[in-house]
Amino acid sequence: MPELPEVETIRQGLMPVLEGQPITHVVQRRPDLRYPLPQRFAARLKGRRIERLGRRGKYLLGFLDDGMVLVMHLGMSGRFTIVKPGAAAGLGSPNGSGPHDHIVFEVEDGTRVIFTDPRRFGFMDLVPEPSLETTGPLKAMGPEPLGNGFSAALLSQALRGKRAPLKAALLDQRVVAGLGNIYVCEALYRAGLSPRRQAETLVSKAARRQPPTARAERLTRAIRDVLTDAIAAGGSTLRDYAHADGGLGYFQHGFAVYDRDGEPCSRAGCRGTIKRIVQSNRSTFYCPHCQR
DNA sequence: CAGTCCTCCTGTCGGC
DNA sequence: TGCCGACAGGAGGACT
Repeated sequence: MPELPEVETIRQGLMPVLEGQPITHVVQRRPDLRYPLPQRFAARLKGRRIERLGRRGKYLLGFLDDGMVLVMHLGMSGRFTIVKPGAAAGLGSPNGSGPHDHIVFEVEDGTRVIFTDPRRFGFMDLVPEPSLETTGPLKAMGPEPLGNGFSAALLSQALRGKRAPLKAALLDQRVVAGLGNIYVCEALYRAGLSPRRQAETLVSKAARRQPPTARAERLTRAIRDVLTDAIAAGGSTLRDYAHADGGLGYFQHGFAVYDRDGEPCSRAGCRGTIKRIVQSNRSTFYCPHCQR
């Protein structure tokens, strides 16, 4: 589920709770999520401090004070809930014992962070910091779209020679990190590019050293903008995280095309209708009229 | 090799 | 109301 903006919002919400305090207690309710959890997972976390909570693509990274990194991925349905010490415990309030509450972290001041994941596509791992970027899931991951390293030139390089539809190419985390089904649809809409277009058609044929095409520039900007806007919207939901059930990460704001099959295109002057198609077995929403 | 399909798992929703 | 199929924000492995 959560794509880059949701994971970033979750990071910002968890940061003040988890950073700096020793982890006093970890409950692990099952041996595996999507993959087996590391051996002695709970014991290895107990007593450690998360010095910094980072993010890479859709991964949350807890940099521990012993040189290890707690790598967390939320899959489709993973979420975190913060329960402050002394929070009213009552019927229906989260206490970490729900059927899909798989991991509970407790820190020194008594705050608990509950990881819930009904579908169990999420996972956690402990890896040594020096090998974080050279092994495992981060090894081949593409550039951070909001970082300095992301540019039309870099995107063009990643798309060069790709015959797959643009939609499929952008879902590939090796091309650019953090995009998922929703934000790929939204970015393509903003860029006015069809999800069905072959990825390599954004790249100038004349080999290398060519300036990026206008399409590649547009897409680069659209990706940055849509993610930035979503993070800003998510940040505004953060103020709610501490009350109610403390759930983080499931904000949804107005998408222009996602899940809007049959609705009129909202682009000024466009008379098109949003259409749903299936690509690589997943829904794509776009306006066939203004996305070319 | 690249591209596409399938699968893991559970919950929810719409149609009949 | 109840049952059943379709679908869900991810990603890796199998297949072509």
